[in-house]
Amino acid sequence: MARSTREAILTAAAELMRHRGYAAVGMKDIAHASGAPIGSLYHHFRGGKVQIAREALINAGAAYGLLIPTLIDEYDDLGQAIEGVFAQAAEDMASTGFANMCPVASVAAEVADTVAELRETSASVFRGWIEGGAAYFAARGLDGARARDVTLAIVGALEGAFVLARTLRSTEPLLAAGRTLALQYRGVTLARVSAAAVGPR
Amino acid sequence: MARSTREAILTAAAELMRHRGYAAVGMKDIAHASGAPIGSLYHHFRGGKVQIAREALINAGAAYGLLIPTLIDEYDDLGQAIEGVFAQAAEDMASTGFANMCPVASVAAEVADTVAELRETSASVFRGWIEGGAAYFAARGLDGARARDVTLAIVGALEGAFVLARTLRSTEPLLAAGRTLALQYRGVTLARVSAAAVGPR
DNA sequence: GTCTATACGGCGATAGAC
DNA sequence: GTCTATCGCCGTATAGAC
Repeated sequence: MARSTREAILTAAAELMRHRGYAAVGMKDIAHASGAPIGSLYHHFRGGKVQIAREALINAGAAYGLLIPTLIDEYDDLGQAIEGVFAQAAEDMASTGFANMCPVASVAAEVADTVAELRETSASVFRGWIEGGAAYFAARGLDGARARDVTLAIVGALEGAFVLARTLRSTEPLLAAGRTLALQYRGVTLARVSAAAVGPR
Repeated sequence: MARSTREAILTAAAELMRHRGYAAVGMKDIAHASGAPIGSLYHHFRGGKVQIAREALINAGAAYGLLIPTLIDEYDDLGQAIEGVFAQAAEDMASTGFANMCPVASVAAEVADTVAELRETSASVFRGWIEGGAAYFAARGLDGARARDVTLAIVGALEGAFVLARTLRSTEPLLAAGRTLALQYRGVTLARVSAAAVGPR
């Protein structure tokens, strides 16, 4: 439950765009889903649809950026951690009828060549994840280059597997991706650190 | 150059949708890009926009399905083959100003929850790739389960890396994904077979 | 700040002359 | 089979009463 009208609008927009992307979500859809009338959308977001999408991407990006380190915190072995993350993603997807997906990627793919401002916003969200993940893994003992590569591999494989899983309505691509990536890092130990302190910029 | 008007329409549609997805491409855009007037689109495709997208996905899917085995045919080592595929993808992307991308995924992500018929079409294209790839690797000596996992990992990682690379306008995600997946399969030898005979269903 | 009514443009699709 | 004019609808955005 969002407290303010503004927050309700952003939450509704993020949820709708996660399912349908950017172009297929209308201002009327957002108004209806948030409970606010159309006029309120433009009152709170003078920049219209682009501004709403922009802020929704930033919010969702921050939430997702924290999710992966949080999940991985539980593990001491990198291979097991990776398999755990993908298994969790598979479970979430299946339990939402394969309607769930990264809210940023579904918009990013669509606007990369059409809405410059949103492409830049998605890029900065992705950059935050990559830099945050690299810093997290470095803090847990991996060397710099490897920390960055592992992060890129996880994020990329997750995004790709989401598209396949959603389209095929099957968890197989997620589980196969997790299994495959995990194989490689099994036996790589993650150091225990007190405070991870990693978030998207 | 396409020979018939029909082919020109499908080629133009595939090219446009690869860049902008499904919703953001209009019938007028397709008409203009193909050189055919609007009426011709509906003459050749009674099912309208959905039918054009459907056939464009099938065509593009068949072409892409042949591409990866063709590239991998050159190699004897699975690790080197994977790194080669991702390096090639990175080169293509950079040389097209990061505008290039898998024409199927950009539509698939957008329509998975909105246009049932196109979701089913994308699913069958993906299924063709996965089954074709699994059969190809099996023919080159990998055991069944591994052949399927390798295929899923390659396709998933490619699709995800495409989204990141396009948004960030950088080849790094593609190169990192290729490097990471390759590490794992370095030293795995692919058998030489006379005719690969693998294509999407 | 909230909400309704409406403007204006572009969409997919069609009709029908050629 | 090709092409143009146009329909009806729904998109974003706005004006202005409350």
